Amino acid sequence: MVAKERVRHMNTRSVKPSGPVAYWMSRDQRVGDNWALLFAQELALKSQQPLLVFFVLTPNFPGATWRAYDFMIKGLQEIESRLRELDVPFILILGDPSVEIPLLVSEHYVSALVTDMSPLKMGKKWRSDIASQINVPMFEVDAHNIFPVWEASSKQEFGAYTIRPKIQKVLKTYLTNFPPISPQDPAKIVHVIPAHAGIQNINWDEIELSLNCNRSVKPVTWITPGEKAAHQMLRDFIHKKLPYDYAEGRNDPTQDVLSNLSPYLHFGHISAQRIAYEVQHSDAPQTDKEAFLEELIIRRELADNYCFYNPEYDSFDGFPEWAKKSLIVHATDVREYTYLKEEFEEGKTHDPIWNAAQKEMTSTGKMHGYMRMYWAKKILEWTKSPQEAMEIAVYLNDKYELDGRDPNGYVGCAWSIGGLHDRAWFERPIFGKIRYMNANGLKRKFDIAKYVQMWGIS
DNA sequence: ATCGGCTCGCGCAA
DNA sequence: TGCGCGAAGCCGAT
Repeated sequence: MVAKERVRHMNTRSVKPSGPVAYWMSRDQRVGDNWALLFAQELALKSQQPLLVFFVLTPNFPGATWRAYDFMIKGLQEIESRLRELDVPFILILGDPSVEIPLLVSEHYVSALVTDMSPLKMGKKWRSDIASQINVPMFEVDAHNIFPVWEASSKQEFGAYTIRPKIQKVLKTYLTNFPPISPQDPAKIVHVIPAHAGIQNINWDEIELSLNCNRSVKPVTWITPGEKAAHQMLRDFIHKKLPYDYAEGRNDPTQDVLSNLSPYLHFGHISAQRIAYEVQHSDAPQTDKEAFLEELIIRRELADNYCFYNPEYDSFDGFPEWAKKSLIVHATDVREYTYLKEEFEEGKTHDPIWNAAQKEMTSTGKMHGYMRMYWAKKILEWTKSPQEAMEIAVYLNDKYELDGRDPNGYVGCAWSIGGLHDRAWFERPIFGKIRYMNANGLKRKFDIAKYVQMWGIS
């Protein structure tokens, strides 16, 4: 049973007596460990109706790149074949979800629509537009968080220390294993393809060609998209990285100790709850498990909380008051270096460490977590205004990172540039009371010359 | 290597 | 109303 706190009824429509239940898959692109799909199946079994899954691919999503589409489409191909094994039709079409989903709902005589939760502006707008257009009930299920975002808190939290106790208190009840997607008793399987559906195989080549995206940001090969690969990555992490001083080594950008799971989390190829469950039950040292789970659970849920409650999550306006005030005071401070967006993008600053971080991001689609802080703070230092700094950081992060366009990315930039979820520090030029970072810290702590060498900067 | 000072505001105890 | 404390900081003193 899917916990009822995980589900929100998004409109006031009453249930139709017959017709398939449809899951509009959006943020959580996976078949296993997906509370939204499980809830849709639960409804379908209860009303003895077939189950359908819809996906709407937006071929001209603003700013989307070939790199991101490639990762997503390969994941969707795996979803198509996994759903076929379960006799659940998967219907993928191109277009704008707020137009296409209402059409699919009437075309397939859908009796109830289920979707997953997105805290981002576009995702929220799609969902509310659809909920008001269709004449059947629509349910939103938080399939992304362990503790549903609206349950964890009813307001924007100030910091990790304010949300942590709320999550810790109930974590035990939520951090469970998942039931399997198909019923245990084969006699109960009622998911048959409805006669009117006329399901055809998806022409993936045609879809790839129809994408109207930036082809200059190319797909990467070091990471394989999809649910299966995500689970393999998780196993590798738990056995080969986590127990070997993860807590110590995770900040060192020259070491390969990070989980590399964030691209999968972003596209929903794996569930955070699955990761947390497996890590918790692994026999890695407690300190390493705690360090990882703090990032995976508290920090991730805090990022969703910020975006969910603050629509200015990707701009200066979302920063806390003390930070905005302090940054404005220092907006007229003299900048020793200033660069334009293009100069940052091409990695042409005076600082080889910054250029190396930029190169890591543009070539692999994933910058080391610790370097992301230094990278963003230097953008603040080297632009004309904090507004412009945030704009450039978000632009580059969204464009090149495989985990871009995600609450974690927006919060990371806002933490670095705007003091979000942080405290005030000793006042200094440009930064004001925002926590400062410089290259001396990197040199002191790590073999940063090696990092620069790794990314081919001389 | 380690420590204190820097600084703001939330949440809780009183 | 007072107090403790917080994602990764820096810097200078010991």
